[in-house]
Amino acid sequence: MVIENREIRVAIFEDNPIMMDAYRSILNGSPGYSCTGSFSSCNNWKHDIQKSNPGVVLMDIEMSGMNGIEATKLIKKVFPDIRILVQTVFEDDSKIFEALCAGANGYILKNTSPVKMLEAITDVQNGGVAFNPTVAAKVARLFQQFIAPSAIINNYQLTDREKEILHLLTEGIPMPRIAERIFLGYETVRGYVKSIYHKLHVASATEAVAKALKEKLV
Amino acid sequence: MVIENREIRVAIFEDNPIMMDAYRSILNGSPGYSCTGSFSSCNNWKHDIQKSNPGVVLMDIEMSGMNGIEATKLIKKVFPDIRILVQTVFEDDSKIFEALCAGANGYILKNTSPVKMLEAITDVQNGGVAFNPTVAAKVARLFQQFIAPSAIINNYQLTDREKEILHLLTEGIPMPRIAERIFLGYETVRGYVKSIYHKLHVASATEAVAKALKEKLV
DNA sequence: ATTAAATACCCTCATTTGGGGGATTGTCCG
DNA sequence: CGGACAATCCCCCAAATGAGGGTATTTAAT
Repeated sequence: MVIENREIRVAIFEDNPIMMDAYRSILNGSPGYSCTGSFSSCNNWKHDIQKSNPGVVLMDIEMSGMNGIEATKLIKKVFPDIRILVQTVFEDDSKIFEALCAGANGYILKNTSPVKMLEAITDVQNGGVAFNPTVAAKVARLFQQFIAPSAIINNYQLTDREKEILHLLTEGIPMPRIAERIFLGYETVRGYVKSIYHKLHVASATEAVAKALKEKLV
Repeated sequence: MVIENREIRVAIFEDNPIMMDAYRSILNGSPGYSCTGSFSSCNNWKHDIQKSNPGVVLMDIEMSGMNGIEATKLIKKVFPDIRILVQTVFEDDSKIFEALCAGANGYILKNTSPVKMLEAITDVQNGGVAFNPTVAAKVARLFQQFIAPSAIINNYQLTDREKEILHLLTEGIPMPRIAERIFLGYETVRGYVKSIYHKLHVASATEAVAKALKEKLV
């Protein structure tokens, strides 16, 4: 299964010479894979990529000079078809987040076994995205956190009416219209809105809507 | 590696009796795994779960009666520690999206090999999240699409100034303050804001901010 | 029984918006 | 050269908003 009809060409960007050697050995020692270039910094990434012509780039995040995430962005911009597998010792949320946003096609940890690493390389070469289960869990959590229907709501102790009206505000409906919509007096709505402002510590509808949407309270 | 010191107890919810049998055989035929219950609908999920006491639930999405995503939500609410591996023939974005939001710990396709399926079950049992590479790619795409810094911006042909001012609006800054901030006349800012409204087809700052934030134009 | 909180409503006044005009520079493109 | 368009400013006026007061029920909790 590992043997492909076409070799997977891998370029390595890796700070640490020992790791770099290890990766190169693994790749060149495995049928179907070949390391076509290994570089200790991203300073010449454009030239390096052109020269080694890889299908997959194995990119270390922690590098002196340009870091791997910056490099990922740049490479993706110039060579959008090259698949980039980001690799790191860290597994903190922000790094995963940034890597994904930079266009990485996978995110694996440095303690990944050679077998799993080759598997990941194959996956990304074939258009998939490789996460190890831990990283996938974080991505899922981030995903849920950012996209999933509000769980954070009511940290500001908004009442049901207030939540309802805040929601209508985020629809861009002006207060007089809101009053009509929910069959309340205009002054009543204004009263609730004022109360919302106090609870959210904001001073305008724009601010309230921005806060609500940014913090997914809606 | 597959053999754990503790057996992984798996409950199956699966519409199709043939598939259900197949899964049950795979599980009971593999050391370290056991199928402690298999159910053809989620109508009695609470009772079924309590009886079979699984660590991992293998949940089919397409089921008559309650669908797998609804069931996932309910199970996660009542038994938050049970890990749920959602399984489906489809791999469309919205399903993946919904499953994730429902709290699924993994999303695999029905054509997944038994080996990979057992691997996924082990991963989710151990707190990871299992995506196959294709699904992971979709998740990453969704992620980038929803979270990543604006790519969509300027579909409305906003000029740089307009984008800048729209951004300040989303910070909740009122126009007079914006004018001061960027050293422009108040009327100038108002002019830009009016122009933004026309381009976004909105009629108020609230609406503009809501649109901008919802569509990630900021 | 008292308190607290949510709901609903009202008034005034200054400020901010939104909608409708304008005008003037530039620059870039054909 | 003329048109298009961004960028900058201006005026008027009506509507909406924000800030500061209120008051009156009802419901839930203590």
